[in-house]
Amino acid sequence: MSATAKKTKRTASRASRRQQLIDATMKCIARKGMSSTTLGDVAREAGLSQGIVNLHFESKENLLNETLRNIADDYKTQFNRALDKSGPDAANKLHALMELDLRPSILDRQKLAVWFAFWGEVKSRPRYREICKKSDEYYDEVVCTLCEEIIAAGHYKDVSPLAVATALTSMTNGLWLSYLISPKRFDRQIASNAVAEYLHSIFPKHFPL
Amino acid sequence: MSATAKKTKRTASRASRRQQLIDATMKCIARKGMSSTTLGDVAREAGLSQGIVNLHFESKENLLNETLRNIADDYKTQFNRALDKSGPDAANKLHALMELDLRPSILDRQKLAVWFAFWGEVKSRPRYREICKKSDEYYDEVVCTLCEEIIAAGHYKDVSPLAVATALTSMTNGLWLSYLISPKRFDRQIASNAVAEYLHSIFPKHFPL
DNA sequence: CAAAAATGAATGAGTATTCATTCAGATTAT
DNA sequence: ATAATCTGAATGAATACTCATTCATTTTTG
Repeated sequence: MSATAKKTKRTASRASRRQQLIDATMKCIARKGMSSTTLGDVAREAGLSQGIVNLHFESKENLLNETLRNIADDYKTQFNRALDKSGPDAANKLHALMELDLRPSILDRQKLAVWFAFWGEVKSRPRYREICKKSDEYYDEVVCTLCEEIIAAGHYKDVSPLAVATALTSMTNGLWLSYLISPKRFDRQIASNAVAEYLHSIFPKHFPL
Repeated sequence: MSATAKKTKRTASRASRRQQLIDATMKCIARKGMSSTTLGDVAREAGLSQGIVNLHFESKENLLNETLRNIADDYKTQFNRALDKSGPDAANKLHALMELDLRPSILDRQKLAVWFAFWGEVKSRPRYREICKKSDEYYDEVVCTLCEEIIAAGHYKDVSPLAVATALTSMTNGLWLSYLISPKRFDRQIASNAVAEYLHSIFPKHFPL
């Protein structure tokens, strides 16, 4: 009841209003692109008034920073949930992480458009770079550790955990790009096979075909 | 003699002026980001006057389209040259293409910033998408064909050429992103190893360690 | 009613585009 | 050869417009 009551209220809690505006921002960036989304667009998308963003975020710069942080947090949550859900086995965990990046909740053109919009400005905005760097370091670290465990368990020779981790995270980012550019041509199954074949060829004992 | 004479001339040929403006645009995008480069910035960077871009390109939109086309052509030229230079052997050719993407002339933060700036707007600008799609299709096609040849020559089993091609092109795009975000942490050697290990594990006869 | 939230018109800084004017170099006439 | 004329590249001030931000007013909540 109190949950539904929120809808009728014309004034929302500070937190939910901010989230609503961040969601609207992502929709606008996906539809119009970063360089032509205006605060007016965001307000209209949210069904609110012109000045609303400045009221809740002080500035456009702030809104964009918070939007990036939000999408990064969202990914991190899913990442950690995937890790938790997949038991203690390192190969299992690694497989779960790779599959996650091809799930519809992640491999979603709207979200990808937002990621790429921020990556597109990473070189000129130190703040964006910081946020992205921090996330990337964390994921690389986790994936690298999983690779080390698998290498130790399988006595694999001539395999560098760092190189494998680099290859894996790069591959998923690159797959995202090809989906963004050519959604029609992209085939989830082929992408999944590409990852599976790679894992099989590097760690045959842990990833049978 | 006539080549150096160009420098002293105050009025340049239409083609060279356009190229000069495109170069200035790329510098501006790399330094300030797509969403805050103005035509004034571009003109200043080129050492020319305010109205110069409209004189040569009619509109900003046009300038940006031509800039993307230019950077895509530039890549294509290098791609084809790498193919030509590396003799008739498919494995040689494939190796040359992968190395190309890690060469300083390609793996260059300024150029990458421009690529990502355009990719960041790909979803909302059909024109950008067309240009990128066309290029990608060509590269995938070439890489896929090379993989088919290698598979046939080496009688490799359970390897899908399309999946390998997808993995390879995705991997280089992803490596570019990690270099863009964390240039310090990025290690060309590790990136090179990642690609080499992958090729070795898939096509061991053709890519010894 | 008082405080908090939201509105939306007004402001002003900036930006793409236009265009009358300048100017360098090529062409033509003397 | 020199001067006069032409051409179109380049300029940069003016124009028209967009957009982030402000704030006086209204609405909602407690």
